[in-house]
Amino acid sequence: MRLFWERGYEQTSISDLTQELGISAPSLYAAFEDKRTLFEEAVARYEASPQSVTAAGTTGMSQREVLRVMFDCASREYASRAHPRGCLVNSEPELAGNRAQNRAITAARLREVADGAEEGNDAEALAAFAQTLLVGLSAYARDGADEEQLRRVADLALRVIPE
Amino acid sequence: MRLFWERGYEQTSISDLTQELGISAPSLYAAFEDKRTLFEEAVARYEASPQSVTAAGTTGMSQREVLRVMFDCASREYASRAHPRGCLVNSEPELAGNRAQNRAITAARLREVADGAEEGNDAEALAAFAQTLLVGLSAYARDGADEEQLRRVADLALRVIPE
DNA sequence: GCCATTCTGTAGTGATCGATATAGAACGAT
DNA sequence: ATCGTTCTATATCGATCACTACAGAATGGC
Repeated sequence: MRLFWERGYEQTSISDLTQELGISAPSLYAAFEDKRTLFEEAVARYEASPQSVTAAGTTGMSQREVLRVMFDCASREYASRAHPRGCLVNSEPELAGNRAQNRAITAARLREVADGAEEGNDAEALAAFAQTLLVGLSAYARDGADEEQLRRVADLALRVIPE
Repeated sequence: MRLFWERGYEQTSISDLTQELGISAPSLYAAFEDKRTLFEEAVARYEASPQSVTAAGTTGMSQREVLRVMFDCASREYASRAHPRGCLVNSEPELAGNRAQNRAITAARLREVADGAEEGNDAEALAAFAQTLLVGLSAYARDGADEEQLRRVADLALRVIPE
């Protein structure tokens, strides 16, 4: 997971993986069907990890607070030196499906919120904006931006929901 | 340029290039030093093309109008079917330097504007936000989003400068 | 102790990568 | 017509890619 996260699917070779894991290629192929399957399992593991930025655990919050929590989490995690920079899912070109799903989840979350309150913002559009910004933040972090720099962008982005 | 734009540097092979150009490998190497140099020339050509989104030609505009012009241009160009989706510079991981330069140019442009008017927004932060959004929009377009979808995100993003 | 099973690493598969040595074709000048 | 230059393509380089056949080591049951 860490190697795919760091270098992406195409730039991570079987040789890289076996060397890092300290095993030989046949052992790796005994445990995983092929490179693609291994990658998919790594992505699944990533998405289940706390490093993954989601709208989870935002019950009872306003739309603005949901975005704030997500952007906060992204600013902290994407620049963290405890693991590779940025987001695995938001960096890998082939994971468009995962990104679409995340967008849908965020939209559902924002729609829920709007139901109980005064609302005013199109949940789909807001989710698309949030997802777009997360992808941008992920790339910014990979370019070397630190948590402070990410947070400045996130703070500005929060202005799309006034108050 | 088109192939690098479409697939990125690593995913574009010399074989892809010679096949597309209808020439042989030695002919290509006679014209360009190596793959890396050819790529750099392609990037330079891209950055000089009208498809490249910049703050150029925005004299006399307010900060908000500068962003609006850039986001408008991105929404139109990134989803255009006349060429590959997204932005070459904002898609290629190794072009962080170019992105930093674009950010600096935008910041300078926004600072200029603020000088002559009431201002109120940190030009650096605003430029970082704009650049982050452009990278996100580029990825969104590559994921299949059409001009309309990009424009919805761009319209929302413009709210960071009220009025 | 002995055999069968399971695991491991060595070595190598064909394919493709970026890059090139070399030989022949095309062309202009004399 | 002949030569010298310039261009082209064929064929190949060593390296690396994802992947695997196979042989030997380790392990557990009897």
